[in-house]
Amino acid sequence: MAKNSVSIKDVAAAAGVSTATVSNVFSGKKPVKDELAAKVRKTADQLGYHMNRAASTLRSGRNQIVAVLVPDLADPFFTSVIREIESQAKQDGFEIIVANSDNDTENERSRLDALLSWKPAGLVIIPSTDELPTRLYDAKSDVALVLADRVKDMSLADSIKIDNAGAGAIAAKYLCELGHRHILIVASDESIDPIRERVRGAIEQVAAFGGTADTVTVGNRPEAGADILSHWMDRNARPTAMIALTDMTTLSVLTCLAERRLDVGTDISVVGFDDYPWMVARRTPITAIQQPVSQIALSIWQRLKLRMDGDTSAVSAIELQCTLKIRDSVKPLRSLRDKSSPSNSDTIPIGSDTAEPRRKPVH
Amino acid sequence: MAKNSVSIKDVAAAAGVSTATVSNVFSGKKPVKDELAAKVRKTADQLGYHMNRAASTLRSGRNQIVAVLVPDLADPFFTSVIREIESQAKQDGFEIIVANSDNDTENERSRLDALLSWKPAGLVIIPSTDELPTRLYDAKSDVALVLADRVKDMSLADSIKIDNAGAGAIAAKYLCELGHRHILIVASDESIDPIRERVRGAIEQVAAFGGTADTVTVGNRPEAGADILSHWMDRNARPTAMIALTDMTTLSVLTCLAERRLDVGTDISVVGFDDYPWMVARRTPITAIQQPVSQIALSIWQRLKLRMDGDTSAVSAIELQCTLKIRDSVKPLRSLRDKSSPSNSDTIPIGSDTAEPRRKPVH
DNA sequence: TTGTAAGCGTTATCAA
DNA sequence: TTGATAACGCTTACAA
Repeated sequence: MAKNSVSIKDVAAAAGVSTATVSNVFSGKKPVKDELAAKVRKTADQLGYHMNRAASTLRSGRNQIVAVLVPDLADPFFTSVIREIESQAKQDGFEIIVANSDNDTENERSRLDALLSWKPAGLVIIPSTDELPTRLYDAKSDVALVLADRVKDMSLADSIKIDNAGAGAIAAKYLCELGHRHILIVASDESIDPIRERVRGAIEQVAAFGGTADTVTVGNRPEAGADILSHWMDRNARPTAMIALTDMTTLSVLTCLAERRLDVGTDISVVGFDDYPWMVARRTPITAIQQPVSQIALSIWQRLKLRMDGDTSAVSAIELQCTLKIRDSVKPLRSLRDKSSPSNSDTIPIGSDTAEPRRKPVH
Repeated sequence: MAKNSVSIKDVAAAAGVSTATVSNVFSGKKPVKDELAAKVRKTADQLGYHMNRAASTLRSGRNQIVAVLVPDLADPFFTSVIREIESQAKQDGFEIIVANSDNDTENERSRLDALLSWKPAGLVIIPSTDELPTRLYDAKSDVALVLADRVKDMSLADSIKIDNAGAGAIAAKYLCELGHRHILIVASDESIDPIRERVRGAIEQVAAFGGTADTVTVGNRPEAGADILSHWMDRNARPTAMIALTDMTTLSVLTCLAERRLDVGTDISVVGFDDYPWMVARRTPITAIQQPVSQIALSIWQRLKLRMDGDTSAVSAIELQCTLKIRDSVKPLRSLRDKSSPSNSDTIPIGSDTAEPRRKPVH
């Protein structure tokens, strides 16, 4: 039905004005007399005119588009960040285009290339690993760039991240203050700097209390993670508490514990990561380290906007603090059903290795 | 550092060929002799050439971009569909741009306008309500269009949806066969046709077994939904089973039950919707109606691709079947801790209204 | 305040 | 198989 495409020319002709005037009416860059503007708008409406952004972009060299590249679209943390960015962007008249690197460097490189060919005004990248594609360094001069979350080298571009060590520490401190001294730290992938930092923060805090912290790395897939964790538990004495350092590892922990019929809060204390409805949709709601998601997205957008508006000040690195949302999955040590005497082997037999010589009973 | 932008012209000059040849090398539309092509590619690489898609789009009138509009980026069902579409699209050299209508018709209209101005080759819409923006009807002739999930009017464009009535029925049947006759159906929003269908499918099935099914509508926010549901439970006798017809309502149900200290599988049977790791990360993994997400995404993409390739055959409506993933949250009626005698008021007192006159005790 | 006209980087149409 | 050249629809000097 609709004519294949109504151009600015058609509108100009129909309204009896020049194309420049039509352009100015819509862009608002040059003033146009009110009645003329009204007339233009009206005829544009009648003709069903819609701007061709390709042409606009080509001519002006700029684009109301912001590209976002994340490591995993299945991870609700990233999608919640996207969601918030999208809502900010909308308010400022930007469109966002999303791509998924699937936690793969090669993928990341190719997706980035594709994204960049749109000549977006801005680029938000949550890197999949510590190293960034070299292509980024070339592109840097053309695009406003903000790095988020998994940032190691903070010198390339503005970055927004959380205080990862602090995030780990806050959970560990809370547990230690409640008497826990034997804590298992469950990480997703220690090749990622922020995760290493979270682990470090937690371990240091536990050490400061004179406790011991072990670490298990379980990846990003809850089912697989639960197996790995379970395997670890088969051959180690049960800790009194676990800290999951990622939303996905929280699910690994919970799945593992459920499989082993260990009751969260009763048999073992758990601190999770992030904030999702499923953490509350259970008998014992999960105490968790919460990232300030909205604030992260907001900071990303503000920085990006600044750069897109031409700000050329020195690169900034914003670090946001996490908080601990206390719910019900952590209990003071004394109240645990099983006080976790060092030699306790639970319902699961300890492996053939010697019985944990590394633990110094502090409590 | 990087030159502001290397164009096809620069490459042509440096390689000693015409711009047309360079274009053909990259587009592959016209044959180019191998050595020439190699030379062009090499110099392009050296110069750091990357195609300007705006120019390409403008000239060719077509765009390797597919826009996806979903009702809620916070809902993992939609993001998982996006994720799968994205991975399909990538393989075929398409970029995906995502927008979020936030379950709001007005929003949907404006996001659609914005999306359309990119002149995407294809458009995937998961409508937020039963009615589609009129703009869509204008655009229809320009863009390959596929509607998914929440589709009522199947005549406008190709559509992919699940057999919603069947989805409701499969869960109800399973429960009834295990002896349940007093079932609560928890829906998100009955103004959405597919949800109505699911409800209908479930109710009819329960009726066929001579049972009674009540329905509660709890919206999309788990916390709010839990409250609404709890309020309902305050003034009605406890059903022996619940069916949640949405991923989010599953969380509402679980949250409500947890708050009321009702044990899933022991005090009450539950059938959830969709398939997410948190359904398994609990002592009693949730039996759930599963949508064939990958298949949905695949069908969407295949249809879209066909249309983008110029297929003009009649509009098709694909309906996919759900399956029931049996886990542990449903128990045969006899094994329930409390057989749910009609007058049972649980730990929560019944409201001041008369005690449910509408229930006919069947079992 | 409005109009004229020259490109933006590609692709498509010709001709060679 | 390759090259010259004219669009594509818009923005933006510059002129009026």
